[in-house]
Amino acid sequence: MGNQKLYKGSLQTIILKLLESNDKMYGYEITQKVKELTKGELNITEGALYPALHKLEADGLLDVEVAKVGNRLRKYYKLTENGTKETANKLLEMQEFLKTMQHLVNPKFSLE
Amino acid sequence: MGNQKLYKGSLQTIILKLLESNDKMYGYEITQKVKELTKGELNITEGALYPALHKLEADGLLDVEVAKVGNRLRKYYKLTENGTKETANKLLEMQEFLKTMQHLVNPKFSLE
DNA sequence: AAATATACATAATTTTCTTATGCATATAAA
DNA sequence: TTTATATGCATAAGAAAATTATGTATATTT
Repeated sequence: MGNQKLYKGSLQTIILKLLESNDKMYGYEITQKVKELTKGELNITEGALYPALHKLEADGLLDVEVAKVGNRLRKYYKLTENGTKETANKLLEMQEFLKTMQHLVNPKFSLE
Repeated sequence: MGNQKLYKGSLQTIILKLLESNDKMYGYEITQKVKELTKGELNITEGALYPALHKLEADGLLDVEVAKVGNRLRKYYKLTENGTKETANKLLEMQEFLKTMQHLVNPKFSLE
């Protein structure tokens, strides 16, 4: 997890991508899914996740739906129509970025 | 340049990689080289670059050598021995990170 | 002559995290 | 059975790392 700080700026995109694939998720579920998918490489902290979810909701990209499971509450988030569009944009941006960085740091290239 | 904010956290690694490939560079040169290598995708701002160079120097990863060219000064930076080691580490971390993110956002995978 | 490029630097602000803390219920382990 | 861990939300204080705005000065191009 030494590269934890590299993911700065990509949290929103990660959340949106997960919701695009899963339709409907709650916060805790997202943290676990990311941990699982990245084999522990990325750990979304709650202090980052919840404010991010609130912001995405405030920006109109996510809708919330509160559910009660047993005696505990869950907040299910899903993409709005606008959120779906933005997700596509952000995923394209992310792939551009990854390609660019890949090129920059690829050991095959010496950057003269 | 919509993805400009995604590169947060990777500036140090970019600088180190460039210096690994080029032995010796000055600040302005680095900004131009990055712009060129990324076809304008990444623009290192001075407000980010110079503090970063100073920090890398303070941390013992870079050595400085001031040169006077015409009537203007340049500060040439190069990797120290320790800097070379750290560069290798950071490049590995970066590649791990890129692989992880690639996997997370790759459109071929639906993340159930 | 004026605009742009080269070359450094720092301060104020913003963005985006981490770390710490708090509350509460459910389940597993000792 | 009580204690630790897991589930589930949230926010506040602080740190890290950028952006934006300035400032200074020389060199080159228009």
